[in-house]
Amino acid sequence: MPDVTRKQLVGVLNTTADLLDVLGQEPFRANAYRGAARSLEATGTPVADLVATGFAGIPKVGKAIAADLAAFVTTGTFAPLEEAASQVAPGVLGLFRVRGLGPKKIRALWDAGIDSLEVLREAARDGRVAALKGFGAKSAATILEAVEFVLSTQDRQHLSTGLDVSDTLAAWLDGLEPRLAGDARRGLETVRTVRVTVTGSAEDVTARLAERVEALARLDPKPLLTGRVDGVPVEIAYAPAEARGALDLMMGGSTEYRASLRAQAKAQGFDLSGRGLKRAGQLLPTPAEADVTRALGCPLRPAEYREPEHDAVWETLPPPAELVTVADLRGLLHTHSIWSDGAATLPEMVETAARLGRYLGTGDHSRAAHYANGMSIERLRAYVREIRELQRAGLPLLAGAEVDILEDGSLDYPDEELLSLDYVVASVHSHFTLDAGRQTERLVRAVSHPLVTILGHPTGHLLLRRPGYALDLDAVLAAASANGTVVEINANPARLDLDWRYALRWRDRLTFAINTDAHVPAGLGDTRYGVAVARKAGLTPAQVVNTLSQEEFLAFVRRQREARTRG
DNA sequence: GCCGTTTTCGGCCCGACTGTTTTCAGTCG
Repeated sequence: MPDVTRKQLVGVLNTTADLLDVLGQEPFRANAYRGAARSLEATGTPVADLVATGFAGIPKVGKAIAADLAAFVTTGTFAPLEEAASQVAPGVLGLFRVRGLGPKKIRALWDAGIDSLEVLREAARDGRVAALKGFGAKSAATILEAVEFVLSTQDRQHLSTGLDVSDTLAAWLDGLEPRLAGDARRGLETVRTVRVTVTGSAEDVTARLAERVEALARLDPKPLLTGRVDGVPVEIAYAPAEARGALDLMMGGSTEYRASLRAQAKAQGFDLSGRGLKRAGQLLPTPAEADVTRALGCPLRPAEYREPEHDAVWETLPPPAELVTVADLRGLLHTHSIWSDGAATLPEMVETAARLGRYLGTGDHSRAAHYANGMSIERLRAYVREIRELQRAGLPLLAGAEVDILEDGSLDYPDEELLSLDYVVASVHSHFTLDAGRQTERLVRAVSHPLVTILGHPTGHLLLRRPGYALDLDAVLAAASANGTVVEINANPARLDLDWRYALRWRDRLTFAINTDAHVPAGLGDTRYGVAVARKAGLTPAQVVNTLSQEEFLAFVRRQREARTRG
């Protein structure tokens, strides 16, 4: 099996753990697989090197797991997973995606014959779930809501997965000028089908992909091949060089934007499709996207601005060349280390950031976050002391913390402790189920706190898994605006929170921070996804606080605090 | 299954919350 990624190793380990949990025979063995997965997530070592060294030095990967993983890399089969999977109905694994369901509940459902998401939805509706021992009417209602959410997002992937698969395809299609298309090109937070366009013929594509893409099939007469890569649906569209612009435009818009372009073309006597731009059956040369729009006499919308939400505003937004890029970011704020629930030491995290040419802003958890090894006041002081020592040694590093917003909107550390930090990220990690009124009040109070620099992951949503907490987000953003509080665009591909739609609406009234929330050194590379959100919102470097140098950012925090004490 | 010894066996993160119970199990972060 060629090109096994670390992500796939992590995937089979976690799936094995889930299955063992449902089987319920060896809970600690399940935890062992999960621990091994965590270690592999944290390492930066390439898979080939891991196999070559027998996974030496990777914590929690012992002899047995190392041997099974090595076999997986060569054969594509992970023996413990196969064995566990043979004992469980195939749809049961999907139930793990439903919030509120863990191994025990899933086991109970499965024993009752509820063994897939679709069956669960029916059973939650018709009262079968509520009648089960350990469940009730309230559980059934919660489960129904959660399972409907999961089913509604079932055919989508995170942007990170979409970009990974796109990159893989593009590498395989080398020589045919492969270009990113579809949702991933536009930087949408989730991606349905991974799309790539090329210059060439169906035969050119088939020659390169036949051995690599599962279920590769031509979709004649459309200039399109479909298939799957790592289980993700893909489409490869091809055109000769003279029609490539029309193809890129048709494959790179939202449904609505494509439809509007085709309607415009039709109104002017053209026929626009992936096959090219035609008039009276005659193909007009359109080697680039702009050739199409020029012929139609309309401006070319940048890919970032092709959603319906941009219709009314896109012409007032900055051109793509002025939008923030990954290269503009000079600091990586809101990161975690072994002081709380991160996997690496502060020096290791700083070193990785420095290798990326950036300073590191720490953001370990506060005391209320027990589950995440949150820091007591004593440990917070020791943490700040270590950071000050590292700073004296010349490391590019700032002292921050991710401080819990408590139920009443107050912060988890007293002001005198917050003042010992260079900056403060305030986030919600508990009491997700307050009613919208109380939740809004809570967050308004938090962003109005004189020592809060940044509001972390404002809605708490997890893409494809759970919606954010009930909240009047506009009211919270208004309070952030009034208090000069920075709003985070959390770049973790499972979060991408603040949503770009809100960032777009509030772009002129807020300052943003594109933060990785990295828990491992490799996570510091997630900026790419947050930048995609920022670009869809039309943000320039001047609107993103971590494009500032370390000194400039400290000055920003000082000004922010001074302005509040004056006000 | 892994780890670290009290060196080959016993322990493996835990407090808050929720909905179900009738005193607590299961899930989450």
